[in-house]
Amino acid sequence: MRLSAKKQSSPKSVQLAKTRHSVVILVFEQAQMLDVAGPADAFSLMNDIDPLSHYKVTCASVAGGAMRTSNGLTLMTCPISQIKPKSVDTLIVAGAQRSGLLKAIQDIELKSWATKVAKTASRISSVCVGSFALAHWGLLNHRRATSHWMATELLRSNFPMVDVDSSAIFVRDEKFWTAGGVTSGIDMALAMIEQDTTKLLAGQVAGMLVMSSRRLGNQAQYSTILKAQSGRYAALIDWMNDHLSRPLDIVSLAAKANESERSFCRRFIAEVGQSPGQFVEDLRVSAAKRALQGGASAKAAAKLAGFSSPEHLARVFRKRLDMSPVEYRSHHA
DNA sequence: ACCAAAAGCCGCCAAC
DNA sequence: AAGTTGGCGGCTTTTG
Repeated sequence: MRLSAKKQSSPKSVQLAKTRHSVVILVFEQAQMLDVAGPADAFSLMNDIDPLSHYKVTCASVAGGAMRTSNGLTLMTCPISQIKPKSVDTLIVAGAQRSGLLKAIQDIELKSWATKVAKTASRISSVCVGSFALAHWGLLNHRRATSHWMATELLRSNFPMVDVDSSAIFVRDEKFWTAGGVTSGIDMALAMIEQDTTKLLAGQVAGMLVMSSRRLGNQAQYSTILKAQSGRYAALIDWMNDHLSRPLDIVSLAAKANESERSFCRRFIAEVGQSPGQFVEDLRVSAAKRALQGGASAKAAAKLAGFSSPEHLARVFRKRLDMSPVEYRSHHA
């Protein structure tokens, strides 16, 4: 129940022996606001929920001052010159648009600061294309890492020394964490909170953030799902994901979408690139994997993921993964 | 391992 | 004229 922060708390902490954990979010010109705001909210909510937690979240940039983000809002930042590298426990490098990112990673002063931080901090992480900064500074060499799903190929080709995992929401390799696109930064922050405290508390934060389902790092980051989430069936897919245990057949889905079955099928394939049936099965397999990883029984996993029976689940697992649910669990628990 | 019933999916085509 | 829609039949896969 206690933070694993390495630093001593402030000099005044005579009566209250709270452990402080300093989270520094590094932002560049044209930073992606959600990369910053998501983790920041997660950590600060944690402080509200657990009186023993004491995360101190700071936004930093090379020059400090107001920083314009990609959505037009501005962010107040602290110059890195005022942040002692040794005082940082967790560093998070936020993603930014190409121009801002390219400019920032050339900065000598920033590189030397970040390198120092990497030596002493307990966690070095990035969200979205922030991983390019870490990679550029050589911090991800011989490490597993990920990035926004649209950028993983680029990361792989630009940095052959980095072991890029394009199928992950976020990746953890010892103290180096990299999250995929934008909102996966929240999933990563929750995993960090879980590491510092407990699963239960991290789950409570997820609840406060009203996340429909918390995604584990090793869950596949289906680009079809991500693509689909901006399209015509975004709301429907969200609904499907939250109601996996209902019968999600074509008849009911078409009705939900107010379309004829024939047109629904056709449009869905055009939009998502997969037939409705296959898509639903994908969702269910993912949910079952997650449940099994969490230690659920095959029966419980089947029920949770919307398979009509444990036999059904087993059959689909055999077809897709060529293993039984229990085998999967013992392999991935 | 098998089978029958059900569901999924697609080509075709007449009707917008 | 070209494009979209959705009902129908039937082949294939899934399910119990």
